[in-house]
Amino acid sequence: MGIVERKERERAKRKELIKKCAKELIFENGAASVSMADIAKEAELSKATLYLYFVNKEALFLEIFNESNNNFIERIYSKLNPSMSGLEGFKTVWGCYREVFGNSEDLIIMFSIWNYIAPTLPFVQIGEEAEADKNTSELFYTMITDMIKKGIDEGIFDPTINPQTVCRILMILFSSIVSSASKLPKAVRKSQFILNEIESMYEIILRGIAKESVNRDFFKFLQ
Amino acid sequence: MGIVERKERERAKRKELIKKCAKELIFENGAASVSMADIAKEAELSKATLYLYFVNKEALFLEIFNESNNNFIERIYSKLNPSMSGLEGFKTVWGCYREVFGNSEDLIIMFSIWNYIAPTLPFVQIGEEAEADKNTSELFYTMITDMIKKGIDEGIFDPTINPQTVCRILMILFSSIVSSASKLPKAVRKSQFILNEIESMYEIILRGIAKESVNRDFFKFLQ
Amino acid sequence: MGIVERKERERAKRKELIKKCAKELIFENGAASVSMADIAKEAELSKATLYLYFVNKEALFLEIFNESNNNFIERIYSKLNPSMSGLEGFKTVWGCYREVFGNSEDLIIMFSIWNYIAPTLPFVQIGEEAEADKNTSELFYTMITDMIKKGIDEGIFDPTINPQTVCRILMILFSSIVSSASKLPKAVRKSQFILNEIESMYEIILRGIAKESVNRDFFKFLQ
Amino acid sequence: MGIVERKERERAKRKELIKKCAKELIFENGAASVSMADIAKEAELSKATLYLYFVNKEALFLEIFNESNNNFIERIYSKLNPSMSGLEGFKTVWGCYREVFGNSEDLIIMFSIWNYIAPTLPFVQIGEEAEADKNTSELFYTMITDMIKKGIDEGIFDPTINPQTVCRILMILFSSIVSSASKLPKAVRKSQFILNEIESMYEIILRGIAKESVNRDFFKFLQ
DNA sequence: AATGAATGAGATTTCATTCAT
DNA sequence: GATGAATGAAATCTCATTCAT
Repeated sequence: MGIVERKERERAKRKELIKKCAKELIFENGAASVSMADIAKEAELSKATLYLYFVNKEALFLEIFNESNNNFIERIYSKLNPSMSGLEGFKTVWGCYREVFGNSEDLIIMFSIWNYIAPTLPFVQIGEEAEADKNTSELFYTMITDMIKKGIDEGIFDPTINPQTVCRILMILFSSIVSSASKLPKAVRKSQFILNEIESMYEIILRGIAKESVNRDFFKFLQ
Repeated sequence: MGIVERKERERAKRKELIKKCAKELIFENGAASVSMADIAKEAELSKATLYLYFVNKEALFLEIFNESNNNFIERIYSKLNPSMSGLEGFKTVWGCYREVFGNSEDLIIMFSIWNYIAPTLPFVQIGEEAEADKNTSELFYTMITDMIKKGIDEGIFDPTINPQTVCRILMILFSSIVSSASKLPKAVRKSQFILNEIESMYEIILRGIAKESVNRDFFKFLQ
Repeated sequence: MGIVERKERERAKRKELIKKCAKELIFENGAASVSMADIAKEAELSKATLYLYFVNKEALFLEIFNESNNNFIERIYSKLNPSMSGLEGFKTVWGCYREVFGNSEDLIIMFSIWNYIAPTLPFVQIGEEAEADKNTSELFYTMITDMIKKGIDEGIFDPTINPQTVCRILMILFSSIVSSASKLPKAVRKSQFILNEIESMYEIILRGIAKESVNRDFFKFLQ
Repeated sequence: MGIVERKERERAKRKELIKKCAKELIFENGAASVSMADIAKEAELSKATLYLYFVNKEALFLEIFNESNNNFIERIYSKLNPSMSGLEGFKTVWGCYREVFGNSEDLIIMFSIWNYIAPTLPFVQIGEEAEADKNTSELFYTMITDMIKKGIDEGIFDPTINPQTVCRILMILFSSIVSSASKLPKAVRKSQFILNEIESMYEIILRGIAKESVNRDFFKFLQ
């Protein structure tokens, strides 16, 4: 039994190694210019070996993408609490975003892959078909929309706004930021400056959707 | 003299033809999947001929990009008027955006190219080096920043906001929208729905940066 | 002794399993598109294990081929009887062919393999070297030739024909039919229609080599 | 005008060169083991160049196949004459076959390619679907069938035979012979011996389908 | 004895770019 | 000035076979 488990562990390790190397290269050079040969070299394996772990290049990239995506969403979910107010919810989401963005390259890699495997697909669908297409981030979409609705009910957000629209705007914004950041020179990607800039954006949006009567300092909570 | 000029004119015409064909293909299929062979075929020229007009593929794409970019900015400039208030300025910019987005494919082509030739470069620089890097859209940047400052002076925008930051946020937003739109199925790219969504976003941002005392309906001017 | 024998028995069983699986796959998809990986999977063994039983792919395929070939010939031999007339011999051979063709996939698998491992070798040698090369089917060759000679002696077949030539013709014909049949959609491979067609062919050949005086209905014996 | 034509001629020449080299290699080693790299090397061109003349490997091989096939059929057609008797027709076909087989490698290459690109398709369809599938050699099929019918009308062939069946038998036979011959060592492929063997086969078939009353020496015309 | 893991060698195909005419 | 033709370099993927455990 020990042997089988060890083998499995080792296999899993190899798979992780490959993904790790792929991620490094994607982070370094962008998904579009990373070849299977590059990854093999980085992992000190033969090209053929990669195909023992992933049926093709797309599968490898997709697995990386999905993992990062799920990790991010799960992290948020684990911290969200049904009893939270809409505003607390936003605060929590922001905290996660800040944390993930500051501590790993996952978000950046995610968008690099996304732009590579689906260059003609927006990460967030805008337009008539948006409602239908929730496969990518259905959970996230629902989650944010619910938070906005809650905020409206609680009298913080302007009841005339359309929660779906605002949600899409937020998602586009976040993904754009990451996308932009993923294109920055590595050295400055995670700087405090960027986080501040993102925070400013977040604040502006919140104020923009706030109910008129709500004092704008109300949204200074972000740190 | 006539001959030399005619030759030059013809040369210019050819160049335009090549760019026109390239743009059509980019709009149709996305920059990433347009090859020099495709362009040559569309223009009914040989591949080699393309290289008589552009040193390489990147030069061709870059020229298209810069032209569209400059056209857009120039259009705005030609309609802006120093005597306008900050708000009128925003209104004008929005009008141009709406017009260009609704009537030509330039913005979409621009971003398709950008994502292709500089997937690791952000369209808008965020972060410490933003100030320095104004080569891409220096004019635009200055223009918008000035408008925001004016708005602050006029008592419409919150004086605590940082005009540069807000400007970058707006630019990211606009470019993201176009970028997202450029990835939508052709049929829905320019629909009223999308324009409405963009407008909502614009309104939210404006409200977000408005001075508290300003009535939010003040920004309903957009149509 | 029991242990050694059991081991040997088990080893033989494994070998059979491998061959059985290989045959199934060959029958299903054609020898050319069956990989060692496919066979290993089908047999629920590792690829490496296959190499414990067969030095390489060719050896495995060749063993299957030879076995089927020998089985077929032995079956005929067991039913042939020295006291039979040439015609009775032909009838018997035909019966075996019909039986094997109708009841097993062996003939089809045989030719699929043959075409794969020896695409540049004829199954039946024609030409000057035919006499020399009897390794593949020496027995069969001798058997048929003898039958033809007997037929000539018995006054059924035209004495001016060359038994060797006729034998080769018959062998080519039979192998061609099987070869053709092995390329048919599985569903129709063994239909009555095909058997009828083969029978017609057999009849025509027999009539073609018959002595002039022999009534052609003499060869209607085939059913 | 001269230039355009010269270019066209040269292009055609190159295409021929490529096909010639491919054919040599196929003849030498069998279609299955000829790679695009091999052909490029033989033709002293780069691999990429091959793709300027043929969209892919299959197209190259198919063109060779079809050309040979058409040449053969056209040659026969050009020599056949509606006023010929069925027997004269057979004689003519045989003459062509003998000539082509004796003077070029085309037939052999054809079958090598056929076995490679359509290993699971019989060259001649036997069985229920035979009638339907005439795409490969419809002309040839019709031609031979007509000749047989004529022979029956003229009182040479047995009226009880089924012309379609006999035609299929003949086609299988001929293709098998070539197929077998294509697998022989190059040196002996075209020897007189083989031609004699084929001739014997032809004779036997003709006698096999002859009307009983027809003297068998009637078919000695073949030489 | 069995196997999971690894790989070398090779297959087809694409594309930006060059060059002789 | 224009181009047909050519190509080097690279990409993805496959498969029979080997080897350490």
